[in-house]
Amino acid sequence: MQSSTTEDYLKAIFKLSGPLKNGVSTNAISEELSTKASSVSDMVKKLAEKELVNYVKYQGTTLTEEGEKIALHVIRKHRLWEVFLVDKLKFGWDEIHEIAEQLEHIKSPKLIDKLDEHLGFPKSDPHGDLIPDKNGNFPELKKFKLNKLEIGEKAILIGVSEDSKEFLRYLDGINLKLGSSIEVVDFFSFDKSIKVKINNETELTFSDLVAQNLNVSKEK
Amino acid sequence: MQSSTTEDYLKAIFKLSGPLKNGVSTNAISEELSTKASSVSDMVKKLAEKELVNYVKYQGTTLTEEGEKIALHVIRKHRLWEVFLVDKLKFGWDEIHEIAEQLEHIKSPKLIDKLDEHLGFPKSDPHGDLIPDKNGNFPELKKFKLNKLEIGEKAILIGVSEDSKEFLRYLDGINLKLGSSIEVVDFFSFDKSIKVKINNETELTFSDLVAQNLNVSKEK
DNA sequence: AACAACTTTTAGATTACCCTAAAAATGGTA
DNA sequence: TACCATTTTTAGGGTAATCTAAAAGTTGTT
Repeated sequence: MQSSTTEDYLKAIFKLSGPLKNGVSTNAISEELSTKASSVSDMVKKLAEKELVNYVKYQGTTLTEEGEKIALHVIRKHRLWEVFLVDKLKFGWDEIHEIAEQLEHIKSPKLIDKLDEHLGFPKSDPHGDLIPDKNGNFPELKKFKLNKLEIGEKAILIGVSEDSKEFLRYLDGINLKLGSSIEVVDFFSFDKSIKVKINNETELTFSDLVAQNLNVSKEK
Repeated sequence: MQSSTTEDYLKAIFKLSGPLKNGVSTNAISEELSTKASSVSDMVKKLAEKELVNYVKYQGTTLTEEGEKIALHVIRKHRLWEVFLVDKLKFGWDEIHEIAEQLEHIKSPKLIDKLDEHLGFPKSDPHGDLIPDKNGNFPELKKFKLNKLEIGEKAILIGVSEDSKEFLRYLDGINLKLGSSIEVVDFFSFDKSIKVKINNETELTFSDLVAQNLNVSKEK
């Protein structure tokens, strides 16, 4: 059985390697986990011994099949607990991350299946991210960054890439929720900021950074 | 913030010191936690430095007020999670202990209050043990060991003292559940075994050891 | 191709917890 | 009261994960 630390490393590497499974640098991992690069060097060496990652000195780290399986399982647990916290315990979606960060390490396969059932087999978490199934497969769905849309296009908010408290509070402040509609009204190329209309009512302008972190879907 | 290990030690000491707050021996703790006495010696010394226990070499350990507060809080969390596992996730009461053992260490005061509310502010856990409130106080209730009843008396099962899987499976096997009625039919002083009638139907005989571990209440 | 800037690894410690083996204290009994 | 069995503590290590500081490797720029 893995330690929580091992699970955290695998999850971080999964997240950082992205859909193309790029090799991940030591520094990137250390930043993601708020540790020092030297600690990461040590640790990935140990993970490599356990055959959870492929590691070549100075050349980055990728997950092995086994490592990815574990990472996806941890992500599944994290996202199911987030659904529980919001749907059942009525937490705001800006408060759940740290708690799910702990709950995801609870060891009991039966627990997570029963939780899944109790929640009605949800497909996505409160941030709109898809929940891997038992075997580590994602259901598919075309997801765009808001800044990839054209002027005049309309979409629905299905999630965010950044989940700092700050950012989520900002979204709350402008009353932007999951399922809100967003129409691209104008685009200013000098700073890549983008003018939008929310729920057919409020017009406002997002910086490129904000637009990059809003995940939308063109179809409901 | 306490480590899980610290919380486990405080919980063990609380359990072992009993209602009279007796000093607890190093050996007793080591047995309860499945560690060696030498580890316990080390650890209680550290807990004493943090003023969570009173420890005098060779003379046993008791909880300080602060230590007891933490222990009661952990017990509260453990028991609330047990209610969740049985009521909401439909676990059998013989499978929940190990899972609750992990869940009790999740850190988030808000979580446990919301869970309490979600569960409808239960007074006792699935073993019939009372759940301390936020401030660490127990609601009161007269609870007896089954072997303290007289012939002819009738009572209701409200909990068990022993929660090994084995014991709980045995109870399942004879269809004895929380809330079942138990009538004392006869008592055999030569081995202290006790003949009972369960739910006004089945008659069977309990050894003294079993009877000692069944907690009953005379009133519903 | 050489160097500066950056990244990564190694070396050596630290912390929290656990262990075994041996020494010290306690307490019941002859 | 003196001894023996038992309990408890100390001494000396071990492991997993972390850190700082220094050495080694890589890369972009000229």
